[in-house]
Amino acid sequence: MTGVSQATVSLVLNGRDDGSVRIAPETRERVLLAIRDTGYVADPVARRLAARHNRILGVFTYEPVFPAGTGDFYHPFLVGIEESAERLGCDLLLLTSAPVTDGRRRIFHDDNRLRLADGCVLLGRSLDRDELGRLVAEGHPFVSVGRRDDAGGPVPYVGADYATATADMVRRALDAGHSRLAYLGQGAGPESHADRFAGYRAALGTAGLPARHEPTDRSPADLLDALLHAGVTAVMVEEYADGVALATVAAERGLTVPADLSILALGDPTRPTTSDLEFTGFRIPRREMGWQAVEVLTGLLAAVPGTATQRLLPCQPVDGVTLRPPRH
Amino acid sequence: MTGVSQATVSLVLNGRDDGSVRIAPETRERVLLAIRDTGYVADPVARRLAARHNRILGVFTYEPVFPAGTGDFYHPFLVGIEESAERLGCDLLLLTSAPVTDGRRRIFHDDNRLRLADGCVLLGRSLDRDELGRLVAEGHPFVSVGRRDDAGGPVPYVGADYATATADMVRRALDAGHSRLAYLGQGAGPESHADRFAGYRAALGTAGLPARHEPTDRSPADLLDALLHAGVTAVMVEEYADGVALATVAAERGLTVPADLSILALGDPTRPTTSDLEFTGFRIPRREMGWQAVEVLTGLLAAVPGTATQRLLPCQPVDGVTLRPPRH
DNA sequence: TCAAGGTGCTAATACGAATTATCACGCCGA
DNA sequence: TCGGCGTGATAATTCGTATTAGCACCTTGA
Repeated sequence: MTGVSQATVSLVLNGRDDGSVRIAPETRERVLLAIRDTGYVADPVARRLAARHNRILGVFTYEPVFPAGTGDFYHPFLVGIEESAERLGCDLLLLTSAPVTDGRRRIFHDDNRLRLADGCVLLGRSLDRDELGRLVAEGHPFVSVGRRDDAGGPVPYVGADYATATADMVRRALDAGHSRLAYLGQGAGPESHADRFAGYRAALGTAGLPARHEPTDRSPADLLDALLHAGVTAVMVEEYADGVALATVAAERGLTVPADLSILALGDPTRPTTSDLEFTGFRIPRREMGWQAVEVLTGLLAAVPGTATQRLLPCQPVDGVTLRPPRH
Repeated sequence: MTGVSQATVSLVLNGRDDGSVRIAPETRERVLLAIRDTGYVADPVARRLAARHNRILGVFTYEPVFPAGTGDFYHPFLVGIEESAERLGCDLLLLTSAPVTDGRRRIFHDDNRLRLADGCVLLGRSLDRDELGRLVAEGHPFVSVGRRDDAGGPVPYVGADYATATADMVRRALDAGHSRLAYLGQGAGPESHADRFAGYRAALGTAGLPARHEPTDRSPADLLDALLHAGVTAVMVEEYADGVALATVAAERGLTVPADLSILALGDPTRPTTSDLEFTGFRIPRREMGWQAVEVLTGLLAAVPGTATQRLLPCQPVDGVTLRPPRH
C-alpha cells in the first residue's frame, strides 16, 4: 500500500526513533495512515517469537474465571486486574484452556500456552507448589495474588496481611474483655490460613493467653458444645461460612450472638452464604490486590529497579455487630 | 542426540502416522526416549506461529468485562463463554484495551487489537451498526450474542427467541382471562426490544385484540394512572426494573399485584434491582447463549459445513406470582 | 537388468515480526 | 572530480515449529 518494506513498518509500529534508525516523518505518517485504514495489528505470536513482548498478560486461575456462584470471592480480584490492565493498555488472556487433571487445573501440560503472554497473574486459594517451583526455576515472569512461601526461590506476590489483621482482631477481642478465645479453622495448609493462625498465636502469646484451636471437621452443633464447655466467649473464624453456621446453631439453641458468643470473621466469604448478621472482622483488599498484582507484573517485565515484588496489603477492619464484651 | 532431523522430531511429537508420512517404530521410540530424557517441550509460541492460528477467542463487550455491580446481567453469558472455550481448548482474550469514545466502547480505533484473536465474540445490548457492518465487510470472523439485523450481510448470532417467548406470555395472559393488555417499554431500537414487541403484536393480532403500547418516558405514577384509566389489567414489561417500579407504585397506592394488576417480565433484570415479588415471565438462556456463541464462532473458524450461524434459543418460562385472572 | 512401487527420512520453506548490516542517494568541501 | 558524510530505507537473517516435496534405498516382478 505505501510502497515501503516490512522492516519499515515494523520500525514505525514500534516508534523506533533512536539514533541507530531513522524514518522520515513523511514516511512515518504514510505508514501510520495505512495502519489506521486497515486496522493492522502486529501478530502477538510472531512478536513473541521474535523475542519481544506483546502487551498481553495471562491470567491463570485455579478456579473458573467467571464462577457461577453468587457472592463470588474471586470477582473483585479480577475487577482490579481488569482495571489495571486497561489503564496500562494491556489485554488479558484468560488461560481457560488449561486442562483439569486430578481435580485441579494444571499450568504445565503438553500444550501449555503460558508463554504466549508476556507474563502471568496467578489466582487461587492454593497454588500447586511444584508448578510454582517450576515457574520460578524456568524464570517465567509471574505474580501470585496471595502470599506464597518460597518455592525454590522467592515468589513474587501481592498478598493480604492476614497475620496483622488477625492479630488486630485478637486485640479487639481482648480490649472488649474477652480472655477465652478460640480459632476456628485449619490454621495450616494454604499460606492464607497459616498466616491468620500465626497472627492469632502471636497476639495471644503477647497477652500471655493460651491459643485455643478448633478444627473444622465437626458439626456446628458439636463445635458449639465444645466451645461453650471450654468457656470460650469469642471465636475467630477462618472461613466466613463456618461463622454463619456457628451463629445459626447458636440461635437454634436460644443463644444470642454476640451477647452469648462473639464471632469475628477473618476475611470475606469464600463460599456463597447468606446471613442477617453483619460480622465484625476484616475485609480483604481484593480489588487493590488485583490492581497491584498487575503493577508488580509489569514492573517485573520492564525490570523496573525500585519495584517491590513481594507486597502485603493491609486488610480493612469491619465493625459489624458480632463483637461485644462477654457476660461479666 | 538421536541423529534425526528436526522435522522427524516434529512428526514424532505430533504423533503423525497417517498415510502421507511414516516413521519407523524403532526411530519413533528412540526420539520419544530422548524427549523423555531431556524434558523437551515444544515452544508454544513457535507452534502457533506455524499453525497460523491462535486458538484465542476475543471477547469484546460494550460494558466492563468484570462489572462491579451485583446481580450482573452479563455475567451468565461470560460463564457460558468460558465453559465452552475451556471445553474446546481455547483461550479467551479480553479486549479491555478498547477505549471509550462518545460514551461507548469502540471496536475500531487507532490501536485496535481485534486481530490478535482468531475470532471474536461480541456482547452488549446494542452493538454499533456501523462497526457491525465493517466487521462483516472486512470478513472478520465473529459472532454476536443476541440477534442482530443484517448489516450489509448476514450477522452470525446466537440470540434469545424473544418474539416467541413474548407471544407465549401474551397467550398466558389471555388464557387467564385478560383482554386489556399493555406493553411497557421501547418496543423498538435494539433488536431485543423490537423482537419482544413484534411477538406481543403478533399474538394480540391473532387474538383480534388491540396492542396497546406504553412508552417509558413517564414516571411510574403517571404510567400507573394511564394504565388504570385505560382499564388495562395485565402489563408486559420489557425492562424488569420498570416492572419493579410499577409494582412499587401500585403498592403505595394500596393496590395489589397481581390481584389488581398482573405484571409479566419479559426477561431477566438488566439493572440491579431488588424486589420481594417473583415475577411471572421468562428467563433468557444466557449461559447457553454464551456456550453456543463460542460453538458458532469455532464453527466459522473451522468452516464446518453444517453449522448454523444464526441461532435463536428458546426462553424459559417462569411461573412466578404476578399473573392472576383479572377481577370479576 | 530394469522399471515400478513402497518405505523412511530430510531439506527446504512458511509463519510474521524484530533486528542489523548494508546500500543508494544527495550534498558539501577540497 | 572525487571522497566523505549524513539520511533514509531495505535485504537478509533470526526466532522454533509444521509441513511438504522429494531423495535414497530396498523389494518385487517380468
